[in-house]
Amino acid sequence: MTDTDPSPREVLREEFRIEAPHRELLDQALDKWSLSVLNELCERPCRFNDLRRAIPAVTQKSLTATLRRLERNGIIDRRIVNTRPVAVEYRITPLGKGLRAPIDALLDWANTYLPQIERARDTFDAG
Amino acid sequence: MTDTDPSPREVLREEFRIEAPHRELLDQALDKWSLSVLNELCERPCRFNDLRRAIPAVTQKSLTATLRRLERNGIIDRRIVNTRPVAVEYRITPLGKGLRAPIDALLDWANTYLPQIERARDTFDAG
DNA sequence: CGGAATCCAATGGGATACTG
DNA sequence: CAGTATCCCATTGGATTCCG
Repeated sequence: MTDTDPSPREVLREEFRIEAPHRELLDQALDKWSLSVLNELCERPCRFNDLRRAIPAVTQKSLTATLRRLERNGIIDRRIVNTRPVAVEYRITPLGKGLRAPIDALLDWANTYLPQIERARDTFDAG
Repeated sequence: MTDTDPSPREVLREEFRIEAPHRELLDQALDKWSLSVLNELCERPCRFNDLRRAIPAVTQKSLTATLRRLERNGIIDRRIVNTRPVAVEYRITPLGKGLRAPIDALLDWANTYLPQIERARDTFDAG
């Protein structure tokens, strides 16, 4: 794992640094509720109220916005099931599944270092 | 709590539920400008105006806020160099370096699938 | 059930001006 | 150089109500 190897990311950084479209995409894929939604949908398809129950802190409005955004980016799929009353099922797409590994790496990092970070905060706030 | 044996899926869901402290930490570590800042500081230590030049779109106010937040979490380090006029150098900490791999994985994902995602957006916006 | 519409408060963030 | 301080506007997001 050397830094001398010109990975695609190196090229990306030199040419664009983090370019606006990439930043915008990550903003939408990683925003406040997206991680929780993706986490649920990686487990199983969910209906709207399944997600509300799984993520109690989210409001209906924010959840709707999050789902629309993820759907628009092709990260999740929305399908209407013709039962009565109508059911709507959300599921992760293959494209969205590719996000799982990076997201899990982030969650692992957060989980591992949270205690250390909380100590850093205490130190900072004291000084 | 459950009448039946918890399925592996349910256990998994409990494990991976994103809790508030983790979500807050990721909010702070991955917010609008943090990725760009970390990207720069992974390359080399930077002074305040180095970062402004490297990230032209950021305002001074937002950059200051981003740097304070990262410093408070122990992800970057701020040191005052006693020259005249005073210089301030920011650098990544060992803790912050641990974020590089997950972030790079995200950037690689964004870089790889951005074209596909833009097509998904066009399709969504057309329909 | 799965939203849309509306109102409103809080926040974020840009622009500008000033400072040790 | 490395910020602070202020003003102000746009967006975010919570709460509520209504609908097919």
